[in-house]
Amino acid sequence: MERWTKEHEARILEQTRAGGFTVDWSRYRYTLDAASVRATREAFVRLYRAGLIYRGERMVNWDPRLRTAISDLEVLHSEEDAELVYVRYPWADGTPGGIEVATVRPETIFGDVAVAVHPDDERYRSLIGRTVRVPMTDRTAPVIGDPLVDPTFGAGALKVTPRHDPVDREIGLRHPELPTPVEIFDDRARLTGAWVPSDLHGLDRPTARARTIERLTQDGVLLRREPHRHSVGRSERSDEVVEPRLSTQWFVRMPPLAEPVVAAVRAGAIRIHPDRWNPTFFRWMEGLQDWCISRQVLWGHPIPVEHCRTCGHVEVDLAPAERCSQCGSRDLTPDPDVLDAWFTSWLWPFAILGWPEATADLDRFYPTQLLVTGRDIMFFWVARMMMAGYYFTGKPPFTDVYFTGTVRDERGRKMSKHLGNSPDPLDLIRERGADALRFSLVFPNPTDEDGPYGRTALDGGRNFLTKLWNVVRFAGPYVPTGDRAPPVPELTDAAALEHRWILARYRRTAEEVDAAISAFAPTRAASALHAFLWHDVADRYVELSKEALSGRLGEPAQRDARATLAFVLERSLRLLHPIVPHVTEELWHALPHPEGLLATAPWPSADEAPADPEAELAMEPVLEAIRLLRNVRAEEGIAADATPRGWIRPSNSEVLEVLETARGAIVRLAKLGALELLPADAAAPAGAGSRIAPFGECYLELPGRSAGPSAALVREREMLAALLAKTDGRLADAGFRARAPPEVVAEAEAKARELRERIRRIDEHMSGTASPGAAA
RNA sequence: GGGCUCGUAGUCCAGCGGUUAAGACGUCGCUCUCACACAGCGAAGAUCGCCGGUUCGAAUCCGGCCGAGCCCA
Repeated sequence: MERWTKEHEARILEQTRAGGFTVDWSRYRYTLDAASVRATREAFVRLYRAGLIYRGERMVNWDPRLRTAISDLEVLHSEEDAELVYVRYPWADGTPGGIEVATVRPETIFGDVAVAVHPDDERYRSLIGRTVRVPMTDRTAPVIGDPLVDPTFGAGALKVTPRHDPVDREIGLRHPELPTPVEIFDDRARLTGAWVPSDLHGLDRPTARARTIERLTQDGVLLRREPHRHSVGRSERSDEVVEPRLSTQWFVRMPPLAEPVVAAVRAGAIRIHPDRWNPTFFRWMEGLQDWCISRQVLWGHPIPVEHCRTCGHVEVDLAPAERCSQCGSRDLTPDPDVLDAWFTSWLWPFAILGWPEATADLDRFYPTQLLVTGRDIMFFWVARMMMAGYYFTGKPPFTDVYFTGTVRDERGRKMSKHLGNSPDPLDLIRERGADALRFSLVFPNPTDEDGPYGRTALDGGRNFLTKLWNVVRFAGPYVPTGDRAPPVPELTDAAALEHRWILARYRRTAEEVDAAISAFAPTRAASALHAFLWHDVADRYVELSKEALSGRLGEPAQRDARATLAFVLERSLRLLHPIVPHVTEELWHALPHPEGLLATAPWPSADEAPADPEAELAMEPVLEAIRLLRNVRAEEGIAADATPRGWIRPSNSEVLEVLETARGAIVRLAKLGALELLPADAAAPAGAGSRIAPFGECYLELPGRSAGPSAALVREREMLAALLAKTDGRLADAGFRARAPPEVVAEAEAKARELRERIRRIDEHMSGTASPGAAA
């Protein structure tokens, strides 16, 4: 047992280290170390003295393979196919006939003490009080009335086996006149005891069921059998069908512990994220059953109780008693059971800080802030920690809980040992790196939902990090060196829009990351950084500024580009660092940076970069023009190495001005031979491929042929026409004009105008009658 | 049996009263262009599960139905 523990401990620690978790290793703790033993014992004694722990005979979930009681939470219910067996219980006085009983568990007939019917059931009311003979036995049993019986199930009559079914137990308790039931199963759920014929002793449940059916058939009391699907409870650990069994166990009284927790969550003292789990949480908390904390297993904290063999007194104290406090006897025997492991775990948030001592750690770090854990242990652990927190310390153990979903395989199945579809994180780390693994867990699928995980996600993470690596590698030779973090660039060349634009985009990204983290939405933060670094920085900004970086545009332009690139990359690495610590740390050292580690560098404040909506807006026509010209290239099948001439006719002078400054970039990125910017009243170039955008028109020379009617243009016109019809429809609606807010109406009117204009321009092109000055 | 949650392109998922419904993966073209083919460029692909209601206006709010998942008994 020791060895097994050590091996698994080592493996978990290795996974934690390899995964790059930032952990205070000096506070490493184990649930069975001396301090945990002390805290566990203290908790038990306090609850016992407060009357919140009791020992009692209750119906518990018994795992016959592990031979221990388990808690309700450890039982997994699922629908399984079974057989409903109809059996006649003959009248004890020998009158022909009898009463028909349906059961899925004929092997428990030996434990019957009664047959119960619903007191209002017309079919059976007159039979209440008569006596039947229990099949296969010499015993008799009365027919009783009890409202717990479901008259619609089976034949409407229920066999009552109080030691082996919770409902039957309840009925038994309500009918004290019934004989005391005898147990018919041993701790392995094999038939045993005085009520079972000796030749059946020792049979397990499936065998017993088969033999019972045979015997009932021989006896002529088996009426019929029909297939029946019902819910079966299995032990989470052994997968064995749980046997309800009446036994003496230790329990914690839950309702008094739950009350302050429900109040705290309702009042917002503890917040659950995402908050859609609140209903589930409350529903469970408000219907709590007492917690069975004793286990009949080898490994665990012993129950800190001794029983006096002389007088039966129970000793419960912080230290084992020498003698019985009641009768003075020295003949004390320890309780044979151990505690449910969760009984130690639920103390964890304060036990690790030294509780029950009033330590400095406890004072400083408790309550803690955030618990991140899997939703599957919401009840086992999280809710119980809250209860223990309030009960033992009067405070919440944490102020926020973030529930992650369960990772599934790529086919959407739960990962399980049985299916063999759960990869070892160490293998994934060896294969693709710890950061690829980390990134793929937050992107693209939300961390708080059950999502598929596999090759695709992992490779996606690896690809993104490769991209990041390459961008920094590209930037390396250009960025200035230095021993401080790049400052916010002071741009000298005001006309170079791309720098202003990327800084504005950076600011938006940083704001989104901050907002996402505050909202406990790590996936949103990762998405924002992914989109920014890959598409804005790598695909657009780097391409746009290559010319300036090279120095071909002169020294001031180069300086602006270098400073901006350095700033954007350095800050982005800081924002990305919590998600992918290893790669960002490494790359950070390739950029200008202060002494020390990225891990300890301060979190960048989003507002150091200027918000610049004008730059963002102005950049749109540039990027759009490049896209449209490339689109014509691709659609018209222009050779990759061809450099056709291009024209843009902007619809107003501001756009013209912006495009003028970006002319070089457009030429390069659209691979043009030359780009001419046409005045609004110029004629459209003849025979060129064209695209109509809100900001103006783009033309591309089609070498060696004339442009046919463009399919893309036709599609575009259809789309715009449909949109215009929709918008016009809205505007024609008197209700819309009367009731919608004026700004919405104005927006719709502006949209209709713009659409009409664009359609007109498309029509001109398609009829080949584009005329100068018509756009005014 | 009860409850909760979720149904949006082939897949995963964002949006949660007024945008040409965002993105990622996959698919289809073109390209090994001096950071990156683990890539670049371009494109196609969604009547937002179904029916009804509220509203000038619904993917978004309400009700019902169907389907899936989870939790509890």
